[in-house]
Amino acid sequence: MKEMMSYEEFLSRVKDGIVTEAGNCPVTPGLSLFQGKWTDQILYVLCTCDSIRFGELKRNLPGITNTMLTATLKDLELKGIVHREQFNEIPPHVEYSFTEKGRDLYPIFYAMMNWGYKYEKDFYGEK
Amino acid sequence: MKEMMSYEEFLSRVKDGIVTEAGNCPVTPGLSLFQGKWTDQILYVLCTCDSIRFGELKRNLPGITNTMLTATLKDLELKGIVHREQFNEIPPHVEYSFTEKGRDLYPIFYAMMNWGYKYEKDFYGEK
DNA sequence: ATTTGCGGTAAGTTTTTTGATACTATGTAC
DNA sequence: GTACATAGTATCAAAAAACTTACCGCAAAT
Repeated sequence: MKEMMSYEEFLSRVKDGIVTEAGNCPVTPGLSLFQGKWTDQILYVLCTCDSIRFGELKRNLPGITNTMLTATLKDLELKGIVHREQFNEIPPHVEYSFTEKGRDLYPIFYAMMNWGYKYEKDFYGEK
Repeated sequence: MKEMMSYEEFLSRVKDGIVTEAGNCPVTPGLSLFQGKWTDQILYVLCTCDSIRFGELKRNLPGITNTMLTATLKDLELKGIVHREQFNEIPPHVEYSFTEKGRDLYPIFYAMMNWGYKYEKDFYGEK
């Protein structure tokens, strides 16, 4: 298990442009996850439960269509963020949950939450 | 200055669905920032310097057009993330930098970096 | 006299993303 | 025999995002 770079080290090193040993940008993979109209909302709903069925997920995302939910989940599954488990009963159903890789996104959501608390008024407006 | 929720508290409370006192989702504002093809890349470049000129920003974003760079910067300025300062010399130039609200995004990038270090192989592939 | 660098804007086109609608299979309950 | 619930798929249309191209004014350098 490798030592994590401290936040202080991050702050001082980001000015020089941080790259991994392999020469990659370590921020890009995380950023690329949050593209798409529904992806982030789906990820956040998955945060709030251990596992969830297709239909329940849909009810939690007002306005989403089958097409988009299916496509986005398939994409997240491909990326290894989401685990899909199919139960071949009658009627059949499917459960979606985070993989370890998905659960490792929690610190990102936590950081976003703190930012959101500080600036929610800018976003939602004053009461 | 309000106490920040600890990460442990976040983990336990997220299962119930976290809302602010005003009844808002505190994660949505942060998430909404990372939409758009170029936004996140621009934000990350801004992390790496105190301030940067339009042209230099453009050279740091291979493939971006004037149209998109202008539009995205204007959007970020409107959201209060980016500060624009115009120098009316000849030739005139403009400098862009983070506002405090923008600098407060650093913890999000830090969290993304840690995730990226762990999973970069999945994203970039093995050497 | 033309080009260069600066930071853009305007209009129109292409590409990508998203949405609407109808449809699939299965067994159970009515 | 018809409707229901499940988790989707296929096809096409619409909307949104991104891109292309041409252009602006100004002064200095070539």
